[in-house]
Amino acid sequence: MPELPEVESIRRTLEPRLLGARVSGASLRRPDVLSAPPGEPRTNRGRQLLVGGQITLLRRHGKQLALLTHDRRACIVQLGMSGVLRWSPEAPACDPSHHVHCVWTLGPGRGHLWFADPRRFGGLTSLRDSSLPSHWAALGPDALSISGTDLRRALGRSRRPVKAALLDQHALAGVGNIYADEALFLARFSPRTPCCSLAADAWDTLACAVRTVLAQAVAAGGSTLRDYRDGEGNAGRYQARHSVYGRAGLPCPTCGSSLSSGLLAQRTTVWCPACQR
DNA sequence: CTGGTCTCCTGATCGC
DNA sequence: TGCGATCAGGAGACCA
Repeated sequence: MPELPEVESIRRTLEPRLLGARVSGASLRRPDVLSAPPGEPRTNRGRQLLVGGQITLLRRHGKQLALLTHDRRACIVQLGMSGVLRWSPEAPACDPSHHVHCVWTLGPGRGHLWFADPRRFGGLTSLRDSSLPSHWAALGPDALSISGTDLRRALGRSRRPVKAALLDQHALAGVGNIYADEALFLARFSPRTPCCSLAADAWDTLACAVRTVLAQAVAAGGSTLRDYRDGEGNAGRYQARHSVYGRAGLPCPTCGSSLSSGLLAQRTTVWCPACQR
């Protein structure tokens, strides 16, 4: 499940493949994965998929990745649960069971970029690059550089459990279920703690934990639990360093207590009942 | 407005 | 072996 570290790893591995390449064609095998903002006609999908443009920049905010072209078009890729964005020399086979929804042909001789997403929680969004800032302003600040002040400002008066709040992309962008649990473990906060009961310095601790966990995960190429691969098909290595996620019932790496598991904000949540208060 | 719950979707896994 | 039930989860819709 791609969260910020996985999307950043995809961005970094795709960058050398895509920068300077010209989009010579796009095959949208499943049209309903592409959406355009209100007001934009659903015609001219080629234009919306950057055909004819030269890719000049790959930008990430939270879990979203934007491909930008020289003529100021943008296409945002959202991977959702099961999304894959991958480069390969040849176009992928046209087998419906692979759930490849869009294939871009890159020239000259720059191979192919493709988007697959079995569960279709992800999708593509076409934008003018001038509307990218406002599009991303609707999300919170990027979690890789989140400050305690930003977190406290967004969430400090909320009564929600802090775990639920960390998953809110309007407060901070990029944290999903895995890294929320890992950050709360590092900060030693119980996931059920109401936001409004955290003191100012606790928000600094939490923001620092979020940045630390995400930066370490980026450095390890993200977490591969089942399907995740970066833009060149490599698995991540951070799953071996998870302290709590997926480790319910196993010993806490700090104190050895059995890790607890429960449902919080509709998400499986794992924590150490001894270390996290 | 806030916060909780439902819904989308498919594949893996489990119990019988 | 096979089949149905269950679970996983990002994010927006929806409702109290």
